[in-house]
Amino acid sequence: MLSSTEHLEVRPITRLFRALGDETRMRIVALLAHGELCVCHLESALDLGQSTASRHLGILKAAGVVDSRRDGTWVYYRLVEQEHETTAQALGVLTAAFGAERALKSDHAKLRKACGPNPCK
Amino acid sequence: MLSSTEHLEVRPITRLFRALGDETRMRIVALLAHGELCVCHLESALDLGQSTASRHLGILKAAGVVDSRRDGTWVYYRLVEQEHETTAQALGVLTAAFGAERALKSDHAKLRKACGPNPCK
DNA sequence: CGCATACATCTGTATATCGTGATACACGGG
DNA sequence: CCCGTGTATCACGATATACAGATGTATGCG
Repeated sequence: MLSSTEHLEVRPITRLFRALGDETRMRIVALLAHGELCVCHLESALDLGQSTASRHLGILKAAGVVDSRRDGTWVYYRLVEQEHETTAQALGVLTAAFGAERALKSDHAKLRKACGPNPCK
Repeated sequence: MLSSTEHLEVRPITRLFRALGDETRMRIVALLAHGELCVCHLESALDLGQSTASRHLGILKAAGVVDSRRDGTWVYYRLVEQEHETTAQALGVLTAAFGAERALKSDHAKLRKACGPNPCK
């Protein structure tokens, strides 16, 4: 094994790519590209079971792609700024592409309105 | 499920990310960022078993990340230009990052010399 | 408190993926 | 035409990941 490839730090990059190598998680990122959402938003938007949604969010969080904050009953998830340069650029490509999707943006707005006084479903 | 996320075509993007969500395959892409290499090059550079190398290359090929050409006994692999815009940008981030790695470049040159008159190991 | 809602985690099961060794195929040279 | 080398594929066991259902935890409210 040659030295460069041995020392080349591909782990953080691979970690991001592995986390996003799933359609459900990619869709989650697509929605979060427009701003934070709570779990129930994502459940209904992507037609996910509650446990499935939570698990995928846990995977994204473990990979450092998203972070969460609790607001009363709800837990909001958002994309995380990446420290690693290449990782930041790769995720930036996605957020730029998804951010330009107007249909996504309007759905995101609808979802945001669904929480608050009205419960998520 | 909302309309936008249902129709949003994340599959080609996810396919790329899944293919690269593995350290071995990410290292292969890192080496190929400097130009084509044959399987035996990659085996020795990454210390892979023959069958392991072939399988990972097959996965990358199925995902449309690499393509191959046969030259006599050897099969050379190279990165493929991506049609899909976001996919091209994401892969472009990687090739730019890996392309800037000077140690990688020198190892790549060494590998290239190893084939031809001299066998790969 | 007790209860409802939102979320996380556990459990079991099915499927996918990884690595390795054995085998099959392709090509070039004697 | 056989044989060696390089590559692909198959077969196997080990591990990882997927989803759904059940249970556990946290928060807010009457």
